Amino acid sequence: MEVQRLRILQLHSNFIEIEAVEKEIALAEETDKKKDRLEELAVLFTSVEEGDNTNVARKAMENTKASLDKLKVNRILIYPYAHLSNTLAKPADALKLIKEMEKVAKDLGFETYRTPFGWNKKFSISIKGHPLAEQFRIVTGDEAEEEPVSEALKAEEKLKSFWHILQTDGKLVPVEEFDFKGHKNLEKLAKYEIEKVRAVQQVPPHVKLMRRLEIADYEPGSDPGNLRWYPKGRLIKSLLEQYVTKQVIEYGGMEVETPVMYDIQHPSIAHYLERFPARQYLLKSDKRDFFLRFSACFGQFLMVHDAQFSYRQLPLRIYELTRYAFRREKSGELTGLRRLRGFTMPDCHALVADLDQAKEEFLVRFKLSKEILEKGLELNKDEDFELAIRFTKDFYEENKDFILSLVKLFNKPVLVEMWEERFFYFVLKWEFNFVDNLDKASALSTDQIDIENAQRYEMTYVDEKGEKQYPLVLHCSPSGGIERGVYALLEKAHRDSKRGKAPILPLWLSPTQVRIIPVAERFLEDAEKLMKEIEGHQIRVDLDDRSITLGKKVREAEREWVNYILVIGEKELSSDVLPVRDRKAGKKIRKMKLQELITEIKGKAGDKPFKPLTLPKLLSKRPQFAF
RNA sequence: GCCUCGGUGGCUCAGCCCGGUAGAGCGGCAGCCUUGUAAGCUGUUGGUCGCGGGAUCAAAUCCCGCCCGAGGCUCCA
Repeated sequence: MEVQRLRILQLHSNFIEIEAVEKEIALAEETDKKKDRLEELAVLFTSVEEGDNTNVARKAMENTKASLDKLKVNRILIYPYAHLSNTLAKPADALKLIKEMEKVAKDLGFETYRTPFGWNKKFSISIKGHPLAEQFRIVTGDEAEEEPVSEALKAEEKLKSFWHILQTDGKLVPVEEFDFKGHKNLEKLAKYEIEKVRAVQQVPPHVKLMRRLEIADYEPGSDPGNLRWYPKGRLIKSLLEQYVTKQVIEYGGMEVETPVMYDIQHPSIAHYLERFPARQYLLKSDKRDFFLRFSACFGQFLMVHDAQFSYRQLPLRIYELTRYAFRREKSGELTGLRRLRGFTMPDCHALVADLDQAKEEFLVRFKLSKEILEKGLELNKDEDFELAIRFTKDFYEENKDFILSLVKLFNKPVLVEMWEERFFYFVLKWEFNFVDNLDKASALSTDQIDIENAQRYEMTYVDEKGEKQYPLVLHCSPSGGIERGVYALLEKAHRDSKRGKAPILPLWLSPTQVRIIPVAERFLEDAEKLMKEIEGHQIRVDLDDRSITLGKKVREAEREWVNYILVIGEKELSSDVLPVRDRKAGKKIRKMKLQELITEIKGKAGDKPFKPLTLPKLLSKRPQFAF
């Protein structure tokens, strides 16, 4: 015999807003609270069926307790909801059981709320994106069995990953069988991705450095993960931003700017939000709810949606330096410049006609990204970063040669994650991962082939026959987050110092490239003349005019990682040879003519962007921001 | 969210276990020194000891509660 069952739809929610509109039945409860808003809770939409008894109600709450303990949720809202059943209990019985559930919930220690029974209500709800956020439970009288029919659980199945190393000869080796000799960082990346290795408890080196070098710092007056940038840090960050933008424009990116906030109700966006589990910053303006963007996708897609273009204009490349993108990561996940809630991300999309064009474009962007890391950040692929490629099994079977061509471009074995089925909106994705001093891996550059969003945003082009077609969309951040770039530079510098090398920033990013130190006050005037001359060549130079000892000035210049130090005194004024203390050359003092030094610096800086020093050039006029 | 650690002058930290009127170094400021490649000397300024409560004659120190931060875990398109 068919047993009647109590039905609960359990939704782990950011918030719910309820408004009781009008009474629907005579039995409706009185309520003094017509409107309510609750946050961070599980909402239990509950239908009581014919034949349910208090025993069922009790078991339902016990099951709920077991489920919610796993999610660490202790606040619940019991919401009588008739629409889950077509064999509803009589209102009087239902109300009785609802009240019983409420009582049991309180006994179990839940912070329990309930909406009034018998009302026509309206509500807005924001559901968390994680896999267990939505669950449907049916509780029977005798066994109280649980049948989780969660969509998300099915999704977890799809997500089953297989980890391999793909070698340059095309051989796909399971990770556990691969010999990592000579590939230590790749091993660390694999371990980090698969096992999530434990690190020693210590402050990451770059966090100390970012403060000591007056680059960036935590801002107690803001939300965690939103940093302040001191003049030197702003200079470095700004140069990186300019450089990446310049490279992307050369590649053909059309630079645009789009809003930082979007209406949560916008139909295309709402779907996209479901697919992106990161938590958002929400904000209210009048009666509408907005979220702060977590990438530049929306803005660019909405713009492209309204644009008119044909196959002749493909690939269509659109770019924004997203300042900022916001992701409300959990507080415990934030780390210095590695993981932030507000960050700067170059985001470049390319719309392409078909898979062949996608592949072609993908290779171009792969090379662009690699060049930005190698030439811009001066990272070395052989010791600083590793490639990971992720794809579905089907895509791999059909595109082996293409995937291998990426590996060959990288010319090193790469980490591969393969999925049985597609769950995300992309079929292929790669990232360059930096491995830091604590053996943590972080993605820098990335690109992916998206096969869903053209439809979702109704982005179409006109083909040769004059018919509308959906393009494929490539999503690329050619450098990764700019903050993460700075993180990588600092971690790399720290690694150098552990190996006995002087830590240093790439010359073109160094706030002070040349420091002039006069031996005594009477040489100040000549030192300033020298400074003006060097400055005229677009070189960042400053002057330590403080009345402290020479030794101390040299020490402080070295602690600031100044690239070249010039000490000026009697000897220098009577000859045209300068004693150049070169940090990169092991702090050796090199005898050079001024013109030789200028030529060397200009040569090393190459065609990178230049900005003048944004601090007083006299050290005596400079405030201290940190340490 | 969970676990761990922490919150004492601008910064880094000691003092707390074992209660008795707040310490050091760095920095800042004033002065001396005028310097030849990683810390010159002297003096001086600066602190509701995160917040609230409790027990005590007496709390930075003991007890309870809370807030904030960091790291780790979890999570991660």
